[in-house]
Amino acid sequence: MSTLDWLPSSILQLSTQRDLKSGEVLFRQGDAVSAIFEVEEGRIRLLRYTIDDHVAVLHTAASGESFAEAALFSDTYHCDAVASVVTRVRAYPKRELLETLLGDPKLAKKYMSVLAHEMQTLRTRLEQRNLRTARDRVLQHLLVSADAGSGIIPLSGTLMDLAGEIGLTHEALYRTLAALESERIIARTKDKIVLLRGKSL
Amino acid sequence: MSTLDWLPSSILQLSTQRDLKSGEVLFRQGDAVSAIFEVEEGRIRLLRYTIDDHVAVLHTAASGESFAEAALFSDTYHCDAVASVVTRVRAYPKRELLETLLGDPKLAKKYMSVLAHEMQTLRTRLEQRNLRTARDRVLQHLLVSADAGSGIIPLSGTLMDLAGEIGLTHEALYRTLAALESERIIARTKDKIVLLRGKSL
DNA sequence: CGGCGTTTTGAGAGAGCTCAACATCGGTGG
DNA sequence: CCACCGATGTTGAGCTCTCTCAAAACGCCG
Repeated sequence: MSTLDWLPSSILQLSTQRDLKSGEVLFRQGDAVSAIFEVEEGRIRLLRYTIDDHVAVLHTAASGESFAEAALFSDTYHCDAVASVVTRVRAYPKRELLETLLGDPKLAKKYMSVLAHEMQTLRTRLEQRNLRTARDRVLQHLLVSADAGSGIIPLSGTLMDLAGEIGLTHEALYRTLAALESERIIARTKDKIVLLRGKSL
Repeated sequence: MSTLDWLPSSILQLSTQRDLKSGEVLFRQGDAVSAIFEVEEGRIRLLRYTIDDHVAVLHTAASGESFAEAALFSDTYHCDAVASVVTRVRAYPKRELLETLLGDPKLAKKYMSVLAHEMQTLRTRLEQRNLRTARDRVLQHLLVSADAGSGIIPLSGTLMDLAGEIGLTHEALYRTLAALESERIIARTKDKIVLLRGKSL
């Protein structure tokens, strides 16, 4: 369900929940790091105040995503974390988590693996953004996400969410999917997309 | 100089160089993982063959970047690695590297820290791509990259490289920088850009 | 049944991409 | 020392594509 649920129960039991209203601040740049977090429900934005008090959004963490991992290795947070909607987060205490991770090589390896895979995913998504046209981006996403055997891409959220993930407006995504369907390159059902084979894209 | 140069000399000494011609393959999907790599000079593309033998570029690693970190935790490579120009890579043997990292909690912590920071950077770059206009993207990059005190952004590579990093054509970047300069929002020299303060962007 | 979010299609406009020409700079070899 | 050459830097003009704004059908849930 989440990126940290493989942690030993000793740590899971030390984690706590916190509810935030829309606009409420979870931590501020410069605060001492007490915990790292995971979004259970809602959305957290990481903001940095730059020269002349301009605000830059560094990251938006959605449900199921952990964030502020780098804070595990820092004394203070380097950005603000603000809920942009009603949000529930789970907090994992820094000191205990770090001790647990470093005290057990198996866990250390697991965490490195999780981080490395997340990096891989991010790099792939970034590379995807280099594709200019909606068609290329959608196809790239479908090709990479498709089950190798069946060509099925299950739809976890809504198409609007998917549009955001791949950096398109929902209108552009709908239009592109409609075009691909009419060209018999994909088939669609309510909860999945199927890549049809034997097509020269 | 690189992302892995903090490793103990015992590992650095076990690393080897390999030169590749343009188009030469470093490893293939399914190969047993023997090492992870760092680009010393050139460019490596990570490719995956998807349904119907379509090629998807998962990542492009440039000089100074390490790649295939996730392979440390896998038995086989999950994509192909191909040099897209004449390239020199440094290979770090998997087994020894993993043993060293897991055998010393300090090193484990360091590596986790490196991975977490890389994630942070990637997330920020991804968020940056959500900005539509060239102006917003350039300003976001400058604001985040600027030294907090002086507002100076040193230019490490060429402007063409920078254009690629932030997802613009070099023409669009040149035009945007010229506009920002004529508006007295930035000042430029050969090797740096300075953000001028007191401007409402 | 009513309301809200998702899905869908339409039309227009803006912004970056593409192609093109040219300037600039550093290195190379005659 | 200078001509040449490739890569970087710069500017111009047209075109294509997505974004934006709008409207409407659809489906789910209370």
